[in-house]
Formats: sequence, structure tokens, C-alpha cells
Amino acid sequence: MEHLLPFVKFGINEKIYVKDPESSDLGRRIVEESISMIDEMGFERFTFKKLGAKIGSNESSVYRYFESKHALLVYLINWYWSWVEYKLVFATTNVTPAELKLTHAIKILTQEIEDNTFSFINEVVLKKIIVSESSKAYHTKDIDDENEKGFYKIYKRVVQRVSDMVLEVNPSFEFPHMLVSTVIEGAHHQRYFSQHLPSLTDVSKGKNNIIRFYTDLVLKTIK
Amino acid sequence: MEHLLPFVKFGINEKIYVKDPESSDLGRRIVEESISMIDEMGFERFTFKKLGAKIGSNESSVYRYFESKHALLVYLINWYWSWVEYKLVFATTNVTPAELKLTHAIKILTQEIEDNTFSFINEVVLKKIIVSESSKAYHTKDIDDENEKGFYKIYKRVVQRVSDMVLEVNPSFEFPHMLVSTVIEGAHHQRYFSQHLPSLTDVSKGKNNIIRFYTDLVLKTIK
DNA sequence: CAAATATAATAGTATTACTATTAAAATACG
DNA sequence: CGTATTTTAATAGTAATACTATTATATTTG
Repeated sequence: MEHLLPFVKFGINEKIYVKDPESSDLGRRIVEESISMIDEMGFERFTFKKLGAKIGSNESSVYRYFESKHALLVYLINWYWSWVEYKLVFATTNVTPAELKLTHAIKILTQEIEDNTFSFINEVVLKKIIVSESSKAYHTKDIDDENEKGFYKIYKRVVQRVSDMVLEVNPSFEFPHMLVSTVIEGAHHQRYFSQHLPSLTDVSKGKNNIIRFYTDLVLKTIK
Repeated sequence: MEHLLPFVKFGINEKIYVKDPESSDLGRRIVEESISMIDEMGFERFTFKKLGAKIGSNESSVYRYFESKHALLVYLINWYWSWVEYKLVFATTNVTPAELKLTHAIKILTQEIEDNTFSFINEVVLKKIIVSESSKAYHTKDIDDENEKGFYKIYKRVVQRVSDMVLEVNPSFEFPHMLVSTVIEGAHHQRYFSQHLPSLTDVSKGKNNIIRFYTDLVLKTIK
């Protein structure tokens, strides 16, 4: 996988940014540093002014790339899901039988990220942001508008892909989308709870529990 | 149930409020109106100034009850979970066999709220707030502090109660807490997605699908 | 090399999320 | 009943946020 990723650029919806941050050095530093700052201080305390100062630039320059910090968060989420989709396709094409393919997919969706494969984006830290902050992006009054503009298209496509794999295993299963979105959001919650509200989880019992738990849950549920 | 509720007052952690809002008419109007305003405008756009104006009072008066709008949200969440715990205990005591008891519990956790049983709190609208806004309460940098102060105690107790019911059905099931928190958060997500991102769900296929889906998922998973 | 574009710096605005102070109104209690 | 206490309302003020607008200076491109 490491061999291919450096050649890939994800096609992120152009409506999300004012100017493509991947098109300049400043843009890349904006994305790179915003990830570490949001992780460190949390989305609420993060501001474009602080970001400008950190990258030796200016608040107004950041606004030339993203019209709001909300848009920047949506951009990061889209980058994340493009990356997950890429890994998902890579890990599942040509895999048979259907059940093994599905198992691989669930692993991609629920595993912990341990190292950075490429580019200026730190995927380990980005995943932490997805876990702690991403729900703030879509729990907004603007959700319907933004959904129409296609801001959540990639996420929905990932859910669709895995739902199709569920149906390959059991074509008569009634609720594939609910199952897949439950696993995705659930795994994020379990990662967060294990850090902050551990009594809502059972992670202390072993390392790969989240993957094991959801893999088992899916296979049993669809049979 | 309607006969008992009017006599009940939930013991909400005193650290959450400055002055108990149930102790005065103004306090009750603060809670009552904040629920409808947060639902209408979303948590971000909701302010104590607007609330003061709406209840014919003043911003500063609201601060005498809650030290921040975050604290008010935490209060509403606690009220909600106290109410759910009450319903849960009511619906499950003396029920046998264990599997039926668990089924009742899952129904309480995943059902839609359709009418208001009592008091100045509109539970139908409060549930909408829980679904759309509650994750903002605990996705904060202050989570560990607040957890130590007991802000999430009732929620954790509800998870514990239902986890115990899971273990009654299958004492050797490894991940009861993960299963129960997955169901609770998952059901909230499905309610939200069905309104705003329907392709992440399968709710169009029928009315009680969310209850059915999670009940089936739990029973199959623990066997 | 001129023109176009990108960046940096500065200033300004409405709003937010509060704190502080004071006065008026309501309530409690001896 | 009257005074003390508490509650509420009104006003003012503050630092920070989330922007917009303007201009000057770099940098890139044709």
C-alpha cells in the first residue's frame, strides 16, 4: 500500500474549500497544522487566528483557503473518508469468499491507526480528530444544505460499499446500512469511551477487542 | 406510569447547576424554554441572552441558575437519563424470563418518544435534543474533569443496568458494556440519520425498524 | 518585464459568553 | 406587621470569536 499512496490525490468536493489547500505550500501547512492544533486544544478552542500565528502566517490568509473553521473540519473528514475508502477497496478487491471480504472491511473500519503511511497529513492524529470531533460537523442546522452539496458523499459511499458486502454474505438481510453505520459510529464511540468513560466499554479485557467485538456482532447478526 | 411520575423528582447532581431550576418558577421556565429554543435553533445559535428575552427575564438571571450553556445542556441530559432509568426500572422489575426483560429494556432505549407524560418538561422535544446535541456535551476537553465530578453517572448507571440484564441471559458474554453503549448511541444516530442522511439507514422499510433491528442484533450477538 | 495572483498586515464589526454592580421586587421570619 | 434576606431585572463592561474589508508587499506566470 505504501507504494501506491504517494501517487494518489483524493478528489475532495470543491465546494468545501475556497482554494484547494493541496495546491500550495501554505495550504498544506494550514491542513497539517490544523490537525495537530485541533487535536491538542479541541475544535472549540481552535481558531484561525491561532493557526495563522502557528504557521507564521495570518488569519486572513487562512480564510483564502477555507471560509470557516467548520468548512476546514468538513475537509478533514472528507480527506479521512477518501483515505478509508482507498484502503477499503485495496483490502477487499479480489478477496473471496464473501465472508472473508466482509471481515477485512470491518477491520478497516474499526481498527486503530498506528502509523502514518504518507504525505503531509498525520493519519494517526487525524483519526483522533475523527473520533472526538467529527460528530460536530454533521450535528448542525445546516446539515441538509450541506448534504445536498455533497459534503457527505464519500462517507455515504463507504457505507454503501460495505453494505453491499453484507448483502453478498446474506442477500436477504434487511438492514445492511443500519448495521454498517452502527459499526462505524460505534467503533469511534468505543475508542473515545475507552479513553474517557471506560465503564461504557470492556476494552480493558484485551487489545483488539473493538475489532473482535464488531466482527463477531456483524457475522452473528446477518446470519 | 402516568400516575406515579407526578410525584417523582429526579436527584440530579447538584454540581451541575448553581441553583436548582426546579426550585422556582423562573428556573422551571428556563428549563422549559431552553428545550424548545435549542431544538429550534440548535445549540450553537442558542444563547442565554435570547433565552432571557424569550422568558421575559434577563441574561443575568439565567446565570444565577446555570454557570454556562454547556452546564444547562448537561443538566438536560441528566434529566433525560434519570427519566429513562425510571422507565427502565419500571418496565423490567419482576419480569421473567431474562430474555423478555432484556427485550423490554432494549425497547425503552431505542423507541421513539411520542407523548409527554408529565411535568413542565416536554420529553418529545427533549429527546430530539438528546439525538442532535448530546454528543456535544461529552466531546469536550473538560470531559475527564466533569466525569470525575459525576456528570455522567446516571448514563453510566443505565448502561450498567442493561449490561447486567445481558449477563443474565448469557453470563459468559464478554462485552456487555460495549454492546449496550453501541445500541444506545446507535439508536440515536439512526434517528438522526433517518431525518438527515437517510442513505445511512434502512428506516424507509417500516416504522419500528430501529427497535426491531437492535433487538435482533442484541439477541443474536449474545448467543 | 508587466500583469496577475498570492500573501501578510492592519483595522474594523457584530456577537458571544461571560462578570460585576446596583436597584427594585418578592418572600421569609420573628 | 415590618424588617431582613433573597431573588430578579437592568445596565454596563470585557476579552475573545468569527468573521469582512482594505491595502501593501511579495511571488509567480505569460
